[in-house]
Amino acid sequence: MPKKTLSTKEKLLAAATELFIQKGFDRVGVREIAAKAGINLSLMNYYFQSKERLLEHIFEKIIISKATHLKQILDSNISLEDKIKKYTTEYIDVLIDNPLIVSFFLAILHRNPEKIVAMASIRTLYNSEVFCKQLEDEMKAGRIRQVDPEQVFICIVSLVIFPFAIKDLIMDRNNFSSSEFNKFSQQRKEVVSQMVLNFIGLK
Amino acid sequence: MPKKTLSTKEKLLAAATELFIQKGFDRVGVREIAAKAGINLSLMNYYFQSKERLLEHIFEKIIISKATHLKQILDSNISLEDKIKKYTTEYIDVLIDNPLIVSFFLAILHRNPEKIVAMASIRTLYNSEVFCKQLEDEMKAGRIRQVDPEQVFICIVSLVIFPFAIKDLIMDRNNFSSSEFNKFSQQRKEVVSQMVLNFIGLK
DNA sequence: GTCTATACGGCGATAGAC
DNA sequence: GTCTATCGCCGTATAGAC
Repeated sequence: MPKKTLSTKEKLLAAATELFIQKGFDRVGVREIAAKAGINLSLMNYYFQSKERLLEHIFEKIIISKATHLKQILDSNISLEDKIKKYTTEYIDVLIDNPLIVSFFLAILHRNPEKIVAMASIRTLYNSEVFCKQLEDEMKAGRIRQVDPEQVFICIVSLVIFPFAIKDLIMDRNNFSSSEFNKFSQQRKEVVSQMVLNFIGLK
Repeated sequence: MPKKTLSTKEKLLAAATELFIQKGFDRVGVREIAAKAGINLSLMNYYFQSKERLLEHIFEKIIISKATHLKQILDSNISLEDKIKKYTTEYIDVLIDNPLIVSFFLAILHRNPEKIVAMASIRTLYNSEVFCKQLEDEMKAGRIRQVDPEQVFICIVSLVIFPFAIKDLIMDRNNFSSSEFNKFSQQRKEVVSQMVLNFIGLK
């Protein structure tokens, strides 16, 4: 039975999330968040201990909801080719729908690398053990080229994530509108999977 | 005839550059810079208008010196294969030697995306007209696969740059020391060029 | 437990004297 | 060009009302 009116905590989270998305972590102040949520400034420190913890809370919530699914693909029991295609495709979809994620991720990573490294949700997302083992098995069976699994994994996430980090640059260079950038991202699904599959010797 | 004693401005730049490299953009304060340079705080605002402008000044100086060389490779009159190999190799070398570049790039990108887009040095670095034209010529001549030149260029920079952005994550996952990460980056030279060359159908 | 009012210390930036 | 003094904002902490 959902409440009709948002609790103070919910209002706070909603306002902070929206502002962080709109302006980025550094460009929104705590007083601005409180004002938008229509609450007293101190309540931010009552419910969360600090602005940074508030951000982490929001970040983890978003990451966890998306990361779980992506991780399942990586750990699933499907062919390497299908896995790479599915992973890149759905990862790109996630980033198209949540432009906030990349900016958040890089901002926190830059400001406080130890924190990102320690975050459970990130460790989960970037744990590619099953995927690496699968690559090694395929190599032993001679079905793919000899490659460093870690390098391959880094290549995939680089190809998927980085274009979203430089979205503004890409849009400016090509005179893309937002929807044109999304189209460009859609086309990347094919580009990225092909590039990775070619490299390991599939297709 | 070089001066033996540094001018105030030079002391300021030297101190700021060093701190900036050591600690990253967000983690150095203006009072710390002034103290290290042995000058009064206000002189920072006298010579540069703000901390951000000071850091931009330093960033542009480093970027321009490196970007010019990378841009020359991209615009040079050598074979596509050699060009891709040389560009990725030397780009990775630049980032190994100047971790500051990626850190600053990401900091500004998050804080002020319009600024990155407006920076002349960045615009120069990311202008790939000659390279794109060369790709198109090779396609017309049937020597490489049909590909979107913009996609290829974005792939190259993603594969080269992003691993440096997530350096801490990579080091943590693999228990890399700093020198092991550099070795990993050295190996990426071959990985990245192979991956791109395979994709466009060379080699 | 929930909320208000207010204060603290640090930051980047600036006005104005010399 | 250089310095002192100070401003306004920020994130945070706390005393105390309901």
